[in-house]
Amino acid sequence: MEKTYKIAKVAVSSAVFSFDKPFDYIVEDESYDIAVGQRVLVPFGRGNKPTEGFVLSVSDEMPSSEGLKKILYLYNDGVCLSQNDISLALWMRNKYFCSFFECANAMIPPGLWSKPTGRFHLACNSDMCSAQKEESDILDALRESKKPMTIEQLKKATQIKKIEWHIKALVDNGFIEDEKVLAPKNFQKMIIIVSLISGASYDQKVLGRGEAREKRVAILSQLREKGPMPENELCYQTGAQPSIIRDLERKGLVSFAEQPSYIMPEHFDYLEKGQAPIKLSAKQQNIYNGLLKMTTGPEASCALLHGVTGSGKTAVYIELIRHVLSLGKSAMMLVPEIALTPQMLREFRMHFGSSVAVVHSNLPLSKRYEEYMRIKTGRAKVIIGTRSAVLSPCVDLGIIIIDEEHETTYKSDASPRYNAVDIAKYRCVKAQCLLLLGSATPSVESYYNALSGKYTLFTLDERYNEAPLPKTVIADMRESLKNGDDLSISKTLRDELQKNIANCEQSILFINRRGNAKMAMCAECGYVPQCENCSVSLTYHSANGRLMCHHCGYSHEFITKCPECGSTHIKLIGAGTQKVENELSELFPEAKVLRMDADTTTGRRSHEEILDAFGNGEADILIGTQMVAKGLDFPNVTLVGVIDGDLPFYEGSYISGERSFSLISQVVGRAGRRDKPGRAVIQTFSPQNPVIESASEQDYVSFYNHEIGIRELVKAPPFYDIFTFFFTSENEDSSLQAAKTMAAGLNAAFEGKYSDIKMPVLGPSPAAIAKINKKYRFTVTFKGHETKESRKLVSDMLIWFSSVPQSRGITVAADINTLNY
DNA sequence: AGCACGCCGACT
DNA sequence: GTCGGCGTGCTC
Repeated sequence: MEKTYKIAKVAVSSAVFSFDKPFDYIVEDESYDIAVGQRVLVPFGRGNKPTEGFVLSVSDEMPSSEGLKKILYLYNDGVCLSQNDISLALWMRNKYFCSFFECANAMIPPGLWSKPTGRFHLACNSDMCSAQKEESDILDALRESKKPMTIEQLKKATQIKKIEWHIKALVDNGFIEDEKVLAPKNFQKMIIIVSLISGASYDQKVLGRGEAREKRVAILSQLREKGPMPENELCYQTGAQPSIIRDLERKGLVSFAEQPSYIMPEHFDYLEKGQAPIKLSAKQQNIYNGLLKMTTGPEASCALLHGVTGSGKTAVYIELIRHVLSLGKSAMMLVPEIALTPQMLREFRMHFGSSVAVVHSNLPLSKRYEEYMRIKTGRAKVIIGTRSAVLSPCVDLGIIIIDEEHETTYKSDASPRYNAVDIAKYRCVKAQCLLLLGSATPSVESYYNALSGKYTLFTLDERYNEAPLPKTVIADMRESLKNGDDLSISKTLRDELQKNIANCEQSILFINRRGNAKMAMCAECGYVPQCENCSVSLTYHSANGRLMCHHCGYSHEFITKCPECGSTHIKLIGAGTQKVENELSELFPEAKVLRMDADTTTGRRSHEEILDAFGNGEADILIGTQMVAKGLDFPNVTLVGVIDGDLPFYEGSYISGERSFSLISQVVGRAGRRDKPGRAVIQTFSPQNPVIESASEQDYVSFYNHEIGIRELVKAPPFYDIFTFFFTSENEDSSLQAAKTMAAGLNAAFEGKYSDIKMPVLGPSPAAIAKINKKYRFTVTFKGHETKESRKLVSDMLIWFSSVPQSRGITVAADINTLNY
């Protein structure tokens, strides 16, 4: 009878977009339980390099397997893709111009792939080898080392050139073997579950006497009351040592069982649970009711909750999630950055106990694995996390909430270049559930969608505690300049600070990151030290006293002499926190000042410690960057100052007005919570700028009305999508030539097959940062509408480009509405 | 993207 | 005569 084979189609990690397709492999007998979505290791390419892959499909028995390779290894650790994950990854691949593997790999916890070590050892018949000198030299080297060796080690030991060829011959003849040992990483911690053995009879003697007796009784009654529980939890609850529990096991009163740690909830489950529902205000209740109707609809829907800071959006989120959980479904809640999570997490755990899972990239690998498993197995039903959490394998989704929806951190700037908001929409459509976007300063696109009826708009326009919005003054810095005043702190702000100090109230001064960066500059000739690898100025870090590059690891000791003109007059420039701090100490020598920026975090006190200290009233004034703008709530802060209201955020990008508005109005909103009215001072050189003006009044609608006109004028979202091709190479000219080739190709496509979506091609132009890590970066862009056809165009262009000679040695990527380049 | 194969120039 | 340079085409 003829032998038959199963064939698996595999998406491999080494494929790039232009040749990404399923590759066929033979499934060997020992892998016969292989399933779609599983992770495998396959030989790939001429060198048969062991390569990671995902199984896309498994065929029925096939009579022939001509020319196919065999699967090397099947990962059987429970981390795999579901059919839905595969569909999502295919959709992402199509939308974000990256390989299937890149998308799929972003859905599983990192660090789980392990490959053969690439080492060789002697086979049992190696003595029988009677080959040429080089090959016996290799065998001798292996005999001597007694351990498997890598190609590099063997090359060093034997000094043979072209050793790869000899090793291949030895492997082919079976005299040496490549080490097949895979060390599958196992993050699965096991915990001991203690159970009471029912009906176990014992006499009182077994319990002993004294303190030990109390502990034993406590253990047994705890188990009787709550059922089986983890050993560490039992110790925690009873104060007993593990040895006492082991002793009870020996005596046959309790039994032990092992379980993966993700199966049992952590102990906070026993501490915090069943927090009563939050009593919503009338306004909140109204919105909650409206949203509730949307969650129960048979169709997917999207709502935008526009609520000013402090209006109590979180309470609405929590109650919606409570409702979704009561239907037996799970909920997802995205936050813009990890720093925000601890406070919110505490609140969510109070309400939802151990069904909360946290997902973000700063967790230890073992923790990420554990949370993944808890989500995948349906044990965790409330998923809170940053961007990547939207790819979690949640079961039976009932709602996705995206808090601070306008934040740019939801867009990935590395492949896969996904936007968590897009993914959330996809998932909500599939699950037929509600997507809730929340923000105090919605993105222009979302608000446009809300006004045009695509989203349902809800507005929470007053603060929960009825605190009035701060009274804002715009300080015209041109006046100070005219008066020859070169201080960063204007007279207006000075006076307000004075008042606050006199009244023992606290103040926050906001400086944006760019203003915070301190560059070294020669006072004689204006020379500024640049990074060797990137086209950026080095910034001074007080923590180590060095000049550092933020894009690569490069750093240089502080220069004391200008390499251009030889002057020793080097000064630090930038209206940075340092400068403001110095000015403050001169103006208000008695005031205590705390500083929070990237510099101080490497020092002794963490962000949280600084914030706690400020919250405890340890300082009068807090100076900081963006970080101070986020989610802080200090009742005694009655004054906020924006030092440099001008410096544009995301300069040159269509998003810059939106970012400025968002940050300034957020900072202004920090002032005057609770019973004390607040004031805000915004310092600017362009007081008539509509963004500044609307931000100072925290008037989102007027900002929007102005900004939407600009977007239409400059052909930016939501009216047009911006398509960008990126080219990077170590060689500046070949990078530019590649970009030129693409621009020409695009023009040709617009003349031919794609003439009906013809648009002007812009570029090539150097990227905003023209060089990063010794690589020169160019872009080519065009504006259009993201449709099936335009995506096909981009895809066609990428595939075509990979075949032209100009693409050699060039890395090319494409993105739509990119935010950082 | 890697990586082996191949067809040319400077050397023991 | 060979080593090793990198251009070129393929990857189940």
